Amino acid sequence: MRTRPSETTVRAWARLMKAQRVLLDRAEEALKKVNLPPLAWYDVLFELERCGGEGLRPARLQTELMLAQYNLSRLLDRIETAGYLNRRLCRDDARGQIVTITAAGRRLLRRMWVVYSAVIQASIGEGLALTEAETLTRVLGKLLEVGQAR
Amino acid sequence: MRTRPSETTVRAWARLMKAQRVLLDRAEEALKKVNLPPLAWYDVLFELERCGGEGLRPARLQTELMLAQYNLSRLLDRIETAGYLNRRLCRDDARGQIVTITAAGRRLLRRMWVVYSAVIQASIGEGLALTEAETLTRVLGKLLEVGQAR
DNA sequence: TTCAGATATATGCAATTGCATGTATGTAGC
DNA sequence: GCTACATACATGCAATTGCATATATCTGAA
Repeated sequence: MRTRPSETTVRAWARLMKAQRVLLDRAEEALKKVNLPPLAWYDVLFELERCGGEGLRPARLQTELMLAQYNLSRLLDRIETAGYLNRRLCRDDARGQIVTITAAGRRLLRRMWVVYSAVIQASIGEGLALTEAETLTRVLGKLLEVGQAR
Repeated sequence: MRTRPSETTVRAWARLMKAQRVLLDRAEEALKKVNLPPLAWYDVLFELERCGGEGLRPARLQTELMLAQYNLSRLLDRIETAGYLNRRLCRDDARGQIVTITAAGRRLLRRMWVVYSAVIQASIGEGLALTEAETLTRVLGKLLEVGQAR
């Protein structure tokens, strides 16, 4: 028999759900407004750029970005069709592939960051003191650790 | 020319996005595992129950739950079809309708809460001290206020 | 009254997501 | 080398979401 959550706990949950939703919607809306693709594209391209030119295996991206395998597969299709990434065969594992970002992908990444970062700054940078932002990061980090233990 | 967000700000953003996603996924998964409907159903039914038997107008639910109008319209269709709510005509505004929860809806709400609350407790109640949960709520609250000013 | 919006809700159709399953390798044990 | 199972990725089809637009009131101003 589990303990019921306290009012405080439930309020924290509700705020977390709401705050994230509001901020995320803001970012998506800002991108859409200037005809840029959704944040998911940014996330993928960011990971591809971050790990240098070597590229990444989809399976890796999948865990990194917490996407369902089939969703990632199709997301990559779309981004590839748009010309922002390439898929090539994986030499040492014929089942797999290596995904790399294209030059156009890098440019898109930068264009998106202009808009995205402005929302981040307006939503968090201008609303919280540095110490508050740090506290937020720390406390949310604890939430992520809880799951680890399971 | 806007100020770029600091590293700290960006980390807070990233954590917020990730933590919410992890916890939400956990809740959705727990519900699915026991064949209960998604959280969106819970949210709707909760609002309907909360405001007593009078019921609510969809437009009200829409702002309350931050759903797109067309999404809510169809969500209500599905929940209604499943027998958990009723839509009746609105006496004083013929364009509108009044949505009320059914007895089965109340039962569903309770069954879902058993599962949902367990996730909330496991994810937040057991991971954070009360003061930390309060801090989290307060800081996230500030984020929500920032938007108000715009 | 009448007419020009504004508001409340629904819906056709396209894009995305979820589910189940398929195909092609890899790998470990015999 | 085979077999059995795991892993990496794709895909057909159904459910959900998004977009644009439709329908039916309401409301305020001339």
